[in-house]
Amino acid sequence: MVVTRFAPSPTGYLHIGGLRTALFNWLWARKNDGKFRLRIEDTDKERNKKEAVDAIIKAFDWTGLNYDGEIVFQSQREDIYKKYLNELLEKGLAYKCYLTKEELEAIREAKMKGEEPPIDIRKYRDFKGELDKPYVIRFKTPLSGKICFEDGVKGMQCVEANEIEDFVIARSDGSPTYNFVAAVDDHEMGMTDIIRGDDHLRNTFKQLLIYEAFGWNVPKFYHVPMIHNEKGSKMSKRDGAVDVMEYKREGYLPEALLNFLVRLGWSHGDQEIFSIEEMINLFDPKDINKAPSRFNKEKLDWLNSHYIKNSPNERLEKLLRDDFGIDIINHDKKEILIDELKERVKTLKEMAEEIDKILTPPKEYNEKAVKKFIKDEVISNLREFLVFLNDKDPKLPPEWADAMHEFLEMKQIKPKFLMPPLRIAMVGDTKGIDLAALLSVLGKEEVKKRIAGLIAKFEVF
RNA sequence: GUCCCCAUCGUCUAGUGGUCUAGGAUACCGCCCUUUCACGGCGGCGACACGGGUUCGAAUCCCGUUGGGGAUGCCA
Repeated sequence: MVVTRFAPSPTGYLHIGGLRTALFNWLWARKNDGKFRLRIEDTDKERNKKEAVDAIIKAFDWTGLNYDGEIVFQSQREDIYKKYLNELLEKGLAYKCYLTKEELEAIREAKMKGEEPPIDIRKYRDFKGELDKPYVIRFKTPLSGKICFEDGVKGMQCVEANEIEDFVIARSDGSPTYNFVAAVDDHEMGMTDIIRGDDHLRNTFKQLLIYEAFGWNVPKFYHVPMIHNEKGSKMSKRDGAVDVMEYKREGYLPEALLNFLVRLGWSHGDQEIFSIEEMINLFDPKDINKAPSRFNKEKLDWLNSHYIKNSPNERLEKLLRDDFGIDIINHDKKEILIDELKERVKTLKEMAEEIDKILTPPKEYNEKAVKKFIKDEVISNLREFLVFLNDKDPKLPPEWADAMHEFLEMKQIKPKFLMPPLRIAMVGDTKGIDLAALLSVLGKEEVKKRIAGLIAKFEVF
């Protein structure tokens, strides 16, 4: 059985790159009828934030990625780690290191400069006694030989063992560290496939040594290239929306985001649109690309508009109400309004703003539009149209269209002397949804009111 | 500094030695549709980083250069 996982550290929101990693693991597990587990890597007490776990769960809920079993918190598994830690100590595969932070800093600085470190980092590797000083536990990496593994994305990966330093597996407060607990938990939780960012590629060698020390089976690793920002480097908070929930607030549909993310580093021929089912059927981590990709908003926008167009109105109405405070559920022309708008907007937020513009009488009129279309004879046309409307009762858009054309015919005037002005009267501008639909949505009384409003403002006595 | 990874249109990508005068998508531009703005339809612009090999033949294989990215923590 395939078992995958997503293992974030609770230091903040769910990152957009993290969501793609989670998606890949989720897809692979679902495709194979396997398990997708969620594990919170909270061994660093100083950095953990209480709200972060909630934020991550909320993001999972929103995107629809469901995990199997209980969430595993590493902070609750210290006993297990202690046991394995002692085992390594007893077997002589790990040792207590009494190097101070200052000494380590000096070593690190020298290494960066390319100089010979003043102290050997392995100083206490073969030290037999006990010192009455704080210590960390380091793993004894082999002094010679190669460490290799076959990466599912990048192929055979090898490193000289002596290039991997004796890494810390327990801090001076006794708590275990990432490379150690990740290996322990991946083994204990029965991971078969680990898909993660390629910033972990180096860590894999360390984790491999832990597997080897305990004689455990090694899972299959897939290191996927990072998602870069639009400039080509690692995404950070400065790049705008990196929090997954930010996309919800901006009016993106979760399936659009997922569709966008699955195509970053993975593809299936020329196909661009993937339903969740298709993703599950077609995804295979061995097809993941080696090159990093960049986040580009235009493509996301295009996908989002595609999914908005194809969403049932009912769903859109609910999202508009729940997420954007625009409640049109009881509006008698809501179908017309949504049908018109879903064809033209990129986000739900945009849709909400457009609805608001339509339903609220214009507070001001676009200057350029007024200059171009509102002339004295136009005002008198509108006045006559108001009278003309008294004997009419148009309701649906075609009826409004008929009414306008009849008026045009009767007066023998061109559309531009009635239609653009009407639109300006309704929303203050010349852009927007189909005019007949707009009039229909507003209804005869409101239309008359807004025409009168425009006349009052611009008529010359 | 050291180690590692990567390299096709601006961006996401197809492509696994001949079917490539390199395909799709997005963005951009133009035309059509249209009272407007969008949507949609049609068309256009636009790439194999460079230099050496290997081969009858290279976007595809090898080497180097350049460029970009990552790692180098008592973070994960």
